[in-house]
Parts: sequence; structure tokens; C-alpha cells
Amino acid sequence: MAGLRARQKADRERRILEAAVTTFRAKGYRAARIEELAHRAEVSVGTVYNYYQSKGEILVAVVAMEVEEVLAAGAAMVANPPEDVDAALLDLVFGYFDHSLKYLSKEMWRFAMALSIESPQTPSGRRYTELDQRLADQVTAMIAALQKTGEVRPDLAPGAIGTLLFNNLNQEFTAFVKDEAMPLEILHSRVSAQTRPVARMIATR
Amino acid sequence: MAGLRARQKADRERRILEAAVTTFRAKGYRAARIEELAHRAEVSVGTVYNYYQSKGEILVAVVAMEVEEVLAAGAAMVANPPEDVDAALLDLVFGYFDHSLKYLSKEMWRFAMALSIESPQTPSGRRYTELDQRLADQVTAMIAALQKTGEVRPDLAPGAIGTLLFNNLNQEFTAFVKDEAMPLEILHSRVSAQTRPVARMIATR
DNA sequence: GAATTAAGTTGAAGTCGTTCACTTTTGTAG
DNA sequence: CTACAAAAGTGAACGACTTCAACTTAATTC
Repeated sequence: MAGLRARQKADRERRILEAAVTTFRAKGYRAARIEELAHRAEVSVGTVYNYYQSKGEILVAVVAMEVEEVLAAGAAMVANPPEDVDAALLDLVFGYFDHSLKYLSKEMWRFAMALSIESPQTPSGRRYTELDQRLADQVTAMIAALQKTGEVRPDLAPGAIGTLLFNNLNQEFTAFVKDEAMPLEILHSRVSAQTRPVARMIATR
Repeated sequence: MAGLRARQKADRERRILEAAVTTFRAKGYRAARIEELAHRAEVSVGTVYNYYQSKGEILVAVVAMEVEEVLAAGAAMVANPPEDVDAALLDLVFGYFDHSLKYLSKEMWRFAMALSIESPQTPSGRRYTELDQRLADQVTAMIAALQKTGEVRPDLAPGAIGTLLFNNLNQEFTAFVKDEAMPLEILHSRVSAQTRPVARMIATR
């Protein structure tokens, strides 16, 4: 028997997260009121805080869903990388970018990023940073994979180049979410311009 | 005649900024109460808001002092760059890093960064982003200068490489301020590891 | 199945950044 | 010197996240 209490608990948590996504998207993260969100989930304000430590933690839970999906897609690509160094790196990265607005608005990304910088020691801050790290590791893994197939010069440390490229794409993604007017294409072209020269230089000719 | 009103105004603004730096450093930015800061500056809470639009704006005013100094030092270096590509880039960047804790604590950096991401359209957010851009431009200027002296391959776009390197150092600096325990040396060595391979590849041999 | 304990819910109160209607001070004109 | 206008200062009130002491409800024991 699942237990009434356990079922109620799971149901409430789900309702709260659903209500949060709905409210955040409808009103924006900042303008979303915990009270409204609680009402929509049919619980009290206190109960929301029983399930999530803060408004930010609810947000990071949504970010985590997003990033987990993207990581899974990326892992498939690393397991079977395109031949071109250029294409391999950019396909991977554009995969991140193109999925990024599936559940989250730019505003939601901004607040999640800000939270992770502002409060790096909170559970939500840590969690965000950890997701970032896993993305960085995946870029490094891609470079290592390309070294295995002989596409990338074997004398380079994949960690250094991977981190460099990830840091760059992360910063450009930050610029992207900071500017509501910037379309994905501009992000693509900027990151291409910065990634391609490196791809060319690290490739075996 | 300077005018009593103008003098009092300038004096109050100075007192508020001074009180802010003192209070932020003593208690930390988050724990600093506007009320305490106002009391220390011998004005009312309302007057603080008469001079600065928000708590964050006071913080960014301090950041700006810091960055302006660093930019000036960097400009001197770009005007007369070291011969080595390696040394030129790392000296410039380490100059940024080593000055970064002169007026600001790591916590203050974190809140300033968070603010600029969270609220990119506010005056303070814009101001921070603009300072960042000027730093990025300076890295690009250094690469352009090294192309002029023939140290860097002339076929590369200095903007793309400069932005890439700046994005990397900025992200690593963010990681540095997120971790209270990380010493400057680790930041140096991480950025060296990521910058050196690129420096080697873009240098004329 | 009544009593007891443990787990979870509730919303009013607390905190702190920010605003605004009112007061005070400075500058100016008659 | 008085009266008026403009500028600046003030702090109580407000809004929104978060906490917590009191209350319900589920589980367990006898």
C-alpha cells in the first residue's frame, strides 16, 4: 500500500511545481506571487515552503528538468560524434541553445543564473552550478571523443579547451538571456564566430 | 560661490557612498541594512533613495570605481605590450584579478554580477554590463596590438579571439567569487591553463 | 476503536527594501 | 526683511518573501 500520506505528498509536490511553471510563464518569475501559486496548487503559502525552501528553489527545479533533457541529447551526440570538429562542437552547443526556451523564459533563466551566483552555498545555488559543470564536462568529453577518432590533435588537454569553449558559450548564452530582443540566430552566429577558429586550430589537418 | 545646497548635496552623496562601503565590508552586502547605512551617513532612509535608486545601485557605484582603475592600468599595458603573446595576455588579465578585491569582497562581486543578470535593463544593470564590455574590448585591443607588432597571426579576427578569452576569464572569475575558499593562485593557474594553449596557437612561431 | 504520537498544513506576523505625502531648508524676488 | 517657490529630507506605510506557533490529519499502539 502506497500510504495515503505518501500519495498526498507526491500529489501536492506535483501540483505545486505545475502551478509554478504555469504562474512563472504567465506572469513572469518576479511578478509571480507565492500566494497566487499556492492558490493555484490548492495549498497554503506555508505548505509551498514545506516542499521548497524558497521561490528560487522552485525555479531551479524547473531549470533542472530542462538541463537534464539537454544533457541526454548531448550524450547521444558524444557517443557518436560528427566527423567534422567544427560540426561536432557546434551541433552539440546549438542543441543546448535550441532547447533552452522549451520550459523556461529568458527571464526565468536570468533569475536562475543570478541565484546561483548570488547564493552559491544554498542547495539551489549548488544544484545550478552542478548542472553547469555537467554541461562543461560534456563539451570536454566531446573533444576527448574527437581525439579518439583522430579528428583533434592528441597533444592538447581536452579539459582546458573544453572548459574554455564552455565558458565562452555560457557567457554568450548569458548575454542572450539578458537581451530580450536577441534572437537565437544571433547567438548561433556569435558562438560560431568564436568557436570555429578554435575548432580549426585544434583539428588535425 | 559653490552654493550651500550644492555643497551639502555633494557632501551627502559622498557620506552615503562611504557609509555604504564601510557597512558592506563590515556586515556583508546582504546583511547590510539601508537603515544602518543611512544612520552612519547621518541621513534618513528616504534620502539614501534620493541619491541612489536602489541598494544595488550603490553597490554598482563601488564596482565602477574598481573597474575604472583596472581599465586604466590595462590601457597602459595595451599601449606598450610585452613581446610574448602569453605574457601579454596573462599580465593583462592577472592585473584585473589582482585588483579585484581592493574595494570589493567576493560577496559584493556576487551581488553585483547577479544584479546585472537579473535586471539587465535597470541603470545599474546596464552600467555593470557596459563595464564588462569595456574590459572585453581591452582584451581584443591587446590582441590587435600584438598583431600590429607581428606577434599574433594576422589572419585571425581579434574580436572573436578577444571575446573568447574574455568570456573565459570572466566565467572563471565568477567561479572564483562563488567560492569563498578559492585563493587567487588557483584562479591564476586555471586561467593560465586555458589561455596558454590559445596563446601558443595564435602566435606567429 | 479510542488514545497517542508523528507528520503535515495553515495563515498571521516578521523582515527589509522601497515609496510617497508631508515637512523643512535653501534660494530668490519684491 | 518678508513672502514665495523650488529643492531636498523625512519616516511611517507598503508589498512580498519567509518563518513559526498553533492546529489538523494520518499512522500506530494497546
